[in-house]
Amino acid sequence: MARPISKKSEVTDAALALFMKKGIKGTTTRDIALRAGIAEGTIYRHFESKAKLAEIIFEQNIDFFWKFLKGYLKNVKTPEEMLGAFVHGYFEFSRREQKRYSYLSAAHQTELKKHSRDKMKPMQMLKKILRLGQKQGRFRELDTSLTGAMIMGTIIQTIFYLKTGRIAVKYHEVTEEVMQTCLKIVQK
Amino acid sequence: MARPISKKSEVTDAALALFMKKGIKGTTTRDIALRAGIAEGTIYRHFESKAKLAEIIFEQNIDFFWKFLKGYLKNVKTPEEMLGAFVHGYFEFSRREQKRYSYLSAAHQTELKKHSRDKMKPMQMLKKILRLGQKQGRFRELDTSLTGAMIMGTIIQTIFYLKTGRIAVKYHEVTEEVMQTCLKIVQK
Amino acid sequence: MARPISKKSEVTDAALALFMKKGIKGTTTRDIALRAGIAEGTIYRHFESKAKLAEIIFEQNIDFFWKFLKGYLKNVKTPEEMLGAFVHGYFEFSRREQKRYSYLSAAHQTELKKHSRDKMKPMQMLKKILRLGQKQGRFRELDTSLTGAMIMGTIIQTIFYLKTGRIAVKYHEVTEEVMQTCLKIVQK
Amino acid sequence: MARPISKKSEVTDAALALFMKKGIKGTTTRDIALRAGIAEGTIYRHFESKAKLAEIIFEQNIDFFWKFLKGYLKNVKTPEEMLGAFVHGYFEFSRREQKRYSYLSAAHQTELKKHSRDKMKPMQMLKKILRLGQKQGRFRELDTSLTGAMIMGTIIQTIFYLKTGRIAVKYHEVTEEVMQTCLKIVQK
DNA sequence: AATGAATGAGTATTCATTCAT
DNA sequence: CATGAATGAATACTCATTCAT
Repeated sequence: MARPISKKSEVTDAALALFMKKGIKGTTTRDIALRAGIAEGTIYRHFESKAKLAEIIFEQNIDFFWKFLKGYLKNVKTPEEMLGAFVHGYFEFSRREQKRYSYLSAAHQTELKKHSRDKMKPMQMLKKILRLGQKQGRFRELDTSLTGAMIMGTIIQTIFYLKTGRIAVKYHEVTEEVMQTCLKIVQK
Repeated sequence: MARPISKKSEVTDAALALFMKKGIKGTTTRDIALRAGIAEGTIYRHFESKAKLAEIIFEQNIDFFWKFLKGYLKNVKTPEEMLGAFVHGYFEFSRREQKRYSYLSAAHQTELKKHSRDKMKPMQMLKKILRLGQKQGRFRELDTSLTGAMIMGTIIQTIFYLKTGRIAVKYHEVTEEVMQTCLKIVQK
Repeated sequence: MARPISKKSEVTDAALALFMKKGIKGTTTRDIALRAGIAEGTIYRHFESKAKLAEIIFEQNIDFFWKFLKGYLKNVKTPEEMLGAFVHGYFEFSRREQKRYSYLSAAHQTELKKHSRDKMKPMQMLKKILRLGQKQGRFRELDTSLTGAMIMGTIIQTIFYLKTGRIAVKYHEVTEEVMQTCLKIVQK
Repeated sequence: MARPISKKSEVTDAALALFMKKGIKGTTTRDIALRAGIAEGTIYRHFESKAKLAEIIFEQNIDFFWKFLKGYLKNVKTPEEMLGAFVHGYFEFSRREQKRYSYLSAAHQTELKKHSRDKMKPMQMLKKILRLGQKQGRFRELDTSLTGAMIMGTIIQTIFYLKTGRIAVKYHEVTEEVMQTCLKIVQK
């Protein structure tokens, strides 16, 4: 591995950790510099502003998430299995990468400019699955954005309630139940 | 009734409008005073802090929302009809009271202290409907928090995508579709 | 007792209690009004400003202190006895009227305008005693302001250290010791 | 030595001058910045709060005072001479470093947190002298805190009256008189 | 006399960004 | 590339005083 020639990655590493923990607005450039072991001014050598830095980190994480999900879809064939794997992967990500997940969902909801949100790759992946299912005649013909929204909502909100401790059902049963629900949504 | 002798309502009106547009953190006390046509100090005669003001406005609006929803549930009998009316009311509120709705959902997700969130009356109303349906043997026996979360997610996320213009389906068809989905979620 | 025709005394009572506890700068007009059970504006019916109010209260308390001290001087004859009674009275006042004492000393040192300080009656009483002792040929001939300052300093500082718990000697022994010291200061 | 690269000393210089003149509470951060010719924010690069700044300045000055006093004790041997030098040094400091002195005494009495007050080095120096005198059998056996308090009171109060122009005796005679008094306090 | 809502100048503190070294 | 001291506008909040009722 090459020696770090610049301190760019120190900045993103520190910023990610802090954005995850305290949110974007809650993190100061001073925090970032301190954690990265660099001077505040150095941040501006590599990123034009804190907002831009947050955006870039968001995109890196979406990418990470996307690859994580893709791993779950590798060994499945039918659209139904794919949808199941999508749900499973989503839940697993929220559990195993808690900080990344909470950063992504918080950033997605409020902290980033609109144009970043549209890069939300998992939604695109979901739509692809839906279109495939429709093409194979196994899923209902319905606007994929609408179906996708309903599925995403079901997943995300359940995770939110799960995380805030308001659901008294075992994790695996919840996942199973959400999968069934998502299948019902798409099936004829 | 005499003319309002205090400027309390000027404060809440201005604050509501601004919180809706720019979020709570994004709104300054100076903004509020300017818009209300009063001095900054006057805010503090009526509310002990900006956070408290936001909380009070949140509760007022939740209340408003709740009454709005109740209106939709008046003339229905069966749990299935009630669930349909709930979905319908939710969508109508999001359409007719756009700013209130976006304030409520933003505040709910991120900006308010936890204890305020739990006052989210619509979720309680939904759970009531679910329990009634279960009691009458018409809905599946499943943890109401889990079912509630899935239903809320379906509704909220669809509205979110609808509002951001990403669903190319007519409003009425969307509503109808979400209703059907919610019924599927609860039915045996 | 006559009905209170105005709320002037409510104001002074409340203000005294608060100034004692939190100092003048630390007490707000709102505090005073709240405690007095009146409106903030009412204070300004009776006193032209908070500073003036503090000054008036200071004078009332000096007067109270002065009468307290006079009580101790009633039954003594010789200048030596008078000086002893003065010291004794001072210590007793600081112990029995703790809040008044701390208000008077704090106000005297820093919070009041110069011209108020000169009304410090106990110093005048002390000088009278010193002049009497000189006249009777029992005390040294020395500027009474200087002797007075030294005596007052001995008393006040000892009380200060006593109050802050830094003297590990019994109260009565301290008093006795200070009396002896004061006598040494004036004796030939 | 290189020119000062930071504005830290500008801040302390300005703050000291202002605290002396108007007290700590009476001095605003704006005043300090204005006088130092810097931005308000700059204060906070060097000091975490105004209170901390005041504390640090207090300690610097106590230190300065302490070294000043030590200079007076250099060439004396007996405890009596040391006590005399202590009094002399105290008076000289109050005369030659008027602003420092008034800041120290004001801060000591009321404006600083308790734990800062205990760093009052001169009192410790005085107690040392007293203990030495007792050890050599030349001073009375009496609690050094009590004796110290009486001596300090005698000195401080006399200076206070001297400064406010209420003593019509020449400076040197006052010093001499206070020295004699302090000796009387400690002698058997 | 009494009220109390309104004022507005003032407070300490924060923080993203700049720039001379 | 890197630094970090300096900036200055912005922040939420305070409070003695005024004045219409």
